[in-house]
Amino acid sequence: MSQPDTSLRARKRRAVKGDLTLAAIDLFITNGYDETTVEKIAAAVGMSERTFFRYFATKDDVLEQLSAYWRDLAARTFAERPADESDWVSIRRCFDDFVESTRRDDFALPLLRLIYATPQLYGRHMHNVRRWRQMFEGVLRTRHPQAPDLAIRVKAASAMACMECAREAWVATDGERPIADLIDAAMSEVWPLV
Amino acid sequence: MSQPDTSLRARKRRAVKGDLTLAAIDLFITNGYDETTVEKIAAAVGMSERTFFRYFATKDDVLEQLSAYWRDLAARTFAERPADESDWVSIRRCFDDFVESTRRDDFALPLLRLIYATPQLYGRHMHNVRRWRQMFEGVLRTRHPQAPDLAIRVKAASAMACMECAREAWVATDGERPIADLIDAAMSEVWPLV
DNA sequence: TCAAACTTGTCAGTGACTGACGCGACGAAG
DNA sequence: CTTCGTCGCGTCAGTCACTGACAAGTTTGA
Repeated sequence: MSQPDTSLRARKRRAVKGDLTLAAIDLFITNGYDETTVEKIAAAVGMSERTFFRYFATKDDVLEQLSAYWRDLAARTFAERPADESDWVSIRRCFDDFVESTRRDDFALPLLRLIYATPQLYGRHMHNVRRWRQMFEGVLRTRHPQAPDLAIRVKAASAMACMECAREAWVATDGERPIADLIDAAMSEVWPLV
Repeated sequence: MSQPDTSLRARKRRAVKGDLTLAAIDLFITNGYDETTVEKIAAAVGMSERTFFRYFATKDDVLEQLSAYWRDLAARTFAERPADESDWVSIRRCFDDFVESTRRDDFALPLLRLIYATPQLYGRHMHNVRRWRQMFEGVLRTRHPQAPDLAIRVKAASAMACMECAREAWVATDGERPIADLIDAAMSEVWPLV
């Protein structure tokens, strides 16, 4: 990620991983998670089941692929925010890339619906949320080297809690209100967005 | 739970479920989660593997047993709080039973440590946290019938986020500071506890 | 051009989980 | 006291997630 490998092998590997990710998500959404066997996912891209596990540690690891992409974008966004901006606003801006993707990718809503309805996927999702939180803890720490640990922890956790509230509300209302509004409203309940 | 069945069969069933729960947690802590097969758990109480799955839907479903117990206590506590008390304080008091248990049960710390180190258990744990959150949303709704949905959602989610921060900090510091202090400190970061 | 490094398929095996079947215990009705 | 129905349990067979080992083919770099 820091040193993008451009060798043929590395590019091919990324391409195959991307293909598997898209195929898996497509099958998850149309057929359900439990009904989608790893063998079917692999067959959808013309590979063997064994090969799938050479790209993903587990069946639900597919979600990590997407989450990591946006998380890296978010981390970069935070680093580029003005230093005198409030933490709360900086964090809010980190969610913009994800918000944008919900407008572009039409699988965002059905995928989230599936995640919230499938215990296994929900567990993996919260694992990813935790990694987002740890990412925020890291960048907040560099901005406030002297702040107490718990204060940083709570700020990052609250932000992710608001994000989750917005996402769940978005799914619960079938995406009627734009998710950006929901995030703003949720975060404003905790601290003002200024 | 609401209508405790006192028939011989029902009591026996609860006893067996409790035995399996304790045996499983004990094995999880001493040998690790992945290393503990369902067969071993069942053997520890002299039953067959098949029978385990007549009491629990999945291997990690064992955690639900504990979580549900404290969640029901918490719901009852909230209902008995004075109506003019602030939501934030009422919620804080709901955590007291769990806090008390961390002092009594010596498996609380190693179990939490294991949960945070085991992806599968963490996923199930967050599923339980979600049910706590939904429980709080329910009781907050009865206290504020007119409040906007998102406000209630955020309040419940923030409370659980603070609880999780406290728990993780407690584990990270090997239980040095009492968890009650950590919960107070975390919740005070968001809203004053008055 | 050749050897090391990497990728993939096949196969066998473990463990979580499910459905079907049969047996024995126990409470209720006669 | 017997008989009938229900329920809890064990056994067995089967699916699926996941892993290790081996063999064959491909890419890379000297």
